Amino acid sequence: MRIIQSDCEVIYDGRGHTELARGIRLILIKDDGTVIIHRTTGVKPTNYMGSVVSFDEYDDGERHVILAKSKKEQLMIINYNMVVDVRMPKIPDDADFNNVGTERQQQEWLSRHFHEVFGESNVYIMREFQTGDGSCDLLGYDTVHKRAVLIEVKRKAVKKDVYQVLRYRDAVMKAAVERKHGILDQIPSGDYSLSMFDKPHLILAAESVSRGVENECEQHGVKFVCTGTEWRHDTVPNSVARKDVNKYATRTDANDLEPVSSSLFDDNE
Amino acid sequence: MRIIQSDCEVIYDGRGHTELARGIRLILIKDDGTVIIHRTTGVKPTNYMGSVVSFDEYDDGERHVILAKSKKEQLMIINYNMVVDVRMPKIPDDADFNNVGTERQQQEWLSRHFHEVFGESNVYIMREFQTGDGSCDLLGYDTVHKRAVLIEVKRKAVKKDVYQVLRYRDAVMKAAVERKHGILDQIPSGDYSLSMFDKPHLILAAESVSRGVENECEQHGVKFVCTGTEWRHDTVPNSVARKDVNKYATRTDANDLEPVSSSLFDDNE
DNA sequence: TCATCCATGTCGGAT
DNA sequence: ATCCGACGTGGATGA
Repeated sequence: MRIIQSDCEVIYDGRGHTELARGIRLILIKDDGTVIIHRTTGVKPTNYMGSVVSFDEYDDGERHVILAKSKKEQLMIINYNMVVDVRMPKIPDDADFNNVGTERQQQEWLSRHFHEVFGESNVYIMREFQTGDGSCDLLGYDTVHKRAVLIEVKRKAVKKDVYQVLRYRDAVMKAAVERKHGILDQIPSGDYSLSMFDKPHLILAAESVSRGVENECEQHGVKFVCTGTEWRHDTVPNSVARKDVNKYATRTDANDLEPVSSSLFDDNE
Repeated sequence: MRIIQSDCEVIYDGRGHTELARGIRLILIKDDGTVIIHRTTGVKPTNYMGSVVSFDEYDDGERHVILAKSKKEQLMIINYNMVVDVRMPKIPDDADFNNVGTERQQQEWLSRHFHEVFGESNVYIMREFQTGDGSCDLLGYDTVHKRAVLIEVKRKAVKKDVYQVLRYRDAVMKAAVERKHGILDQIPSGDYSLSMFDKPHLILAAESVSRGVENECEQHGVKFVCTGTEWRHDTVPNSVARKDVNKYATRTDANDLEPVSSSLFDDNE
């Protein structure tokens, strides 16, 4: 990791084009080549670039230019005064990162508490049902009316989400009309018929809701169901460890790192 | 700006809950209180927090704990070994950030090249037309059929975007049915009647398009129009300067900053 | 590679 | 304060 504090201009060109006028910023260059440029306020960097393929660095009399290129983009940092330019040792970090409270977990919890939340007459079929135009979070079956139940899960539902369900409805109804039986193949025990998609029930299930969503639901024949917050306390683990870390560094213990006074000035790799 | 390299655990709790196991990370604490924690690879931080209200910091024999709180969230950083902990002077940065190639600029360009792109019979009325359920990028008028033209602009259109137009159509048709004349108030020279929204024309205008979008458009009576890339070279400026910067620092010139050897160890504010 | 969808999304603008 | 939509969205996942 290289850390630079510099009076600089930044020009990005690629998917878009940005120019950041001269000022003092903090620049990080990570071990994998990632470049991140931060101003003094705010969570998001003004500029950044991942998947860097090559670095060019040269002095121009007045300016020290750093040019990072990826496949289709480039980031030019024109430094007028690099106040700080230090490198820290490359350190691996394969620690677990556990994230609780994702929509995925909410979805999984609902699959396990299906009757309780959606009623006795509805049975759970599967998660991530491919409609032909995106995947619907939960697919159920209304045993009374013999219809599919399409359920979109959100933590906080907004009006736009109603249309996401309508999109899934259009897709499965299209499959039903066009007799595309392939859509049934993904259902585990396949004793269902295509006709269940003729007029599917639609549900938007969320923990909380923006104003006007219930109204929007009503107007479009979508049922709104509140999931509550119980799912947050009964989640499947979600740990993710980085696997690619040892590409960039060998194992190091923090105690082996140089103390501040010398490590910060190790300007060599 | 404070920069910490530390062997630490991180626990976030708020909208979600995350736990990052022990490892060596880089921690930034910006002048506005923003906290950002980066691992050795990747563009995005593992943890972050903006709008910080208070910091708590205490030693626990073994560990040095930093606790940042915002209104509804908190971020606990448990440090086992702070290898680096330096503060850089607070520096203002009110420089312009200019972003070229935004949808906003594409929208503005289309408003200036309306006939050329959408045809002679269509006239431009306004941008950001409030439909009652979200704002439609462009509102035009078909002088032949005497209908409103609702246009959604995208750089790259995907199938979901078709439904965004349908949503605006539903909203304005609802206004027409319910005789809500208020929707006309936002039109500059208001010699239009509510009936123009009875059966509006729908257009999705984009520079490029994902596979299947034209098909989706056809099925829902939406016309797809390709905008080309010309707009990228004829844009209105989009500069944004930070206004709140001087809250956090007074003006400083890079040349006034301490050279590396001393500034990094200025551990006082 | 492309398409889709989530995100502790963040951010800016408008109501 | 909330709602709304864009973003150089990034990142993961499945086809």
